[in-house]
Amino acid sequence: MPTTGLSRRRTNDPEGLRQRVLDAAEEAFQARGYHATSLGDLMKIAGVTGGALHHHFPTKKVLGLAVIDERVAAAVEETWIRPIEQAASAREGVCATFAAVAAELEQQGFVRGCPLNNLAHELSLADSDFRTALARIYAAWQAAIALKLRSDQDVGAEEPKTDPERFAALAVATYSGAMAIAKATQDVGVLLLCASQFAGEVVVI
Amino acid sequence: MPTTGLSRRRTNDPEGLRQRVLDAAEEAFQARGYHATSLGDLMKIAGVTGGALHHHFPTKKVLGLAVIDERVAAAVEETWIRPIEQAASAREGVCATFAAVAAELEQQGFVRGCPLNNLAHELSLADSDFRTALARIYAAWQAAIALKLRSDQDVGAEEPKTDPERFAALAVATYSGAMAIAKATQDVGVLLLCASQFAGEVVVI
DNA sequence: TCCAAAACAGGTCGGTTATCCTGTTTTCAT
DNA sequence: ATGAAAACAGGATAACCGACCTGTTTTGGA
Repeated sequence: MPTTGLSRRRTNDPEGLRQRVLDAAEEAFQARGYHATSLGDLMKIAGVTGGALHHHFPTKKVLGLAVIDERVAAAVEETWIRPIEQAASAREGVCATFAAVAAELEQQGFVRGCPLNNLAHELSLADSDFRTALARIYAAWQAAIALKLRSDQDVGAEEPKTDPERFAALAVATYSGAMAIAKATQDVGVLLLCASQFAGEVVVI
Repeated sequence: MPTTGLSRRRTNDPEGLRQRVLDAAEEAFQARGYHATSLGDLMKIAGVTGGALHHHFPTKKVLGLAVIDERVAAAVEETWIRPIEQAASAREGVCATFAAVAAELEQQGFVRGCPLNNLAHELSLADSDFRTALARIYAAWQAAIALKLRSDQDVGAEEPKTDPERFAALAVATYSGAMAIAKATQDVGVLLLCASQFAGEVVVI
């Protein structure tokens, strides 16, 4: 390898560089998908060389798993799990989150879909490791909602005959599907239609 | 181009060959996804040469659009629209279809997901033509359910205050999301949990 | 029968991609 | 201070993919 005449100043920042790569990958995987994003794209976006990228993430799959474990899980945590925990009730939390996401999407004018669902559809069949990592997030999401509803029932804020697991599964499934439709139609209307489902205690659909 | 010493017997069957390619593509796009499937894969599976493939489908995108327009649309038609039309009521039709799909998946032991949702997640953001084609199918699906529910209301088989558009959106969204979760967890349980949502007229979730 | 067009064969080619490798620089424990 | 390990730079490379192209065979209408 030829010696470069003048070498650029360099400041080692392993964790910072790693996070910059994850930033770029989270964004690109969300916007274009895993397969449609090349490592060259990520190198450009993150301003990272091939050597550095390979040092932190030996393969693309390792990077993909890191995005799922560290970023997608955190996004679900922030968007759904924490709001549900802090809400007055599970029903209110679910309903408010639907509305909050719809409002955010409407103001940004473009629907990129749910990060979890996007990666789940593309990767869960292709690779067992991906599938396990993604399934774990779905499970945590549902568990948080079911837990909240059970605590509602304990304080008499929810009818005892409501099945927590069923309610949680329905909330997650409806949200995931509504986001899928919103993404394909580029219209958040379906999110608002579905949100009202969880508003009242007894609903006629 | 060198002349081959002995030429193989050939029987031109343009439509049959085209359908064989669509068969292979529909299956592979569903199992592995659009980007993860190469044209070389399809040539092997369908037993078709590059020349023939290129003759019928000049680009991969043309092939993808053909799969969406001719196969995915037909699958939704067969799995959802026709059963809904022939059902006793919209509610019964939706509920029965959930159960039928769950039963079919359970016996085949593997969840590959909904063809429409799989392709919608991978392609609707990347390309406007793909998005339009996919959105059209979602719209037709919802329209069929809403139409059925309106006819139920006309004959007094459904409460007048049920909003047909909302019911249809909810059914499609819930099914799509439930299939996404079932695919990621490889467990059809969530489908059955969600199906019961549409059974009764008044439901406590 | 004959010929133009459609159908098909089979290979080429440029571009891309993920991985890997060698060499250099920075960091840190001793 | 110093040596080893970590962090990073910058290509190299082999495989792959989609598009395309030339030539051959079949088909069907005139």
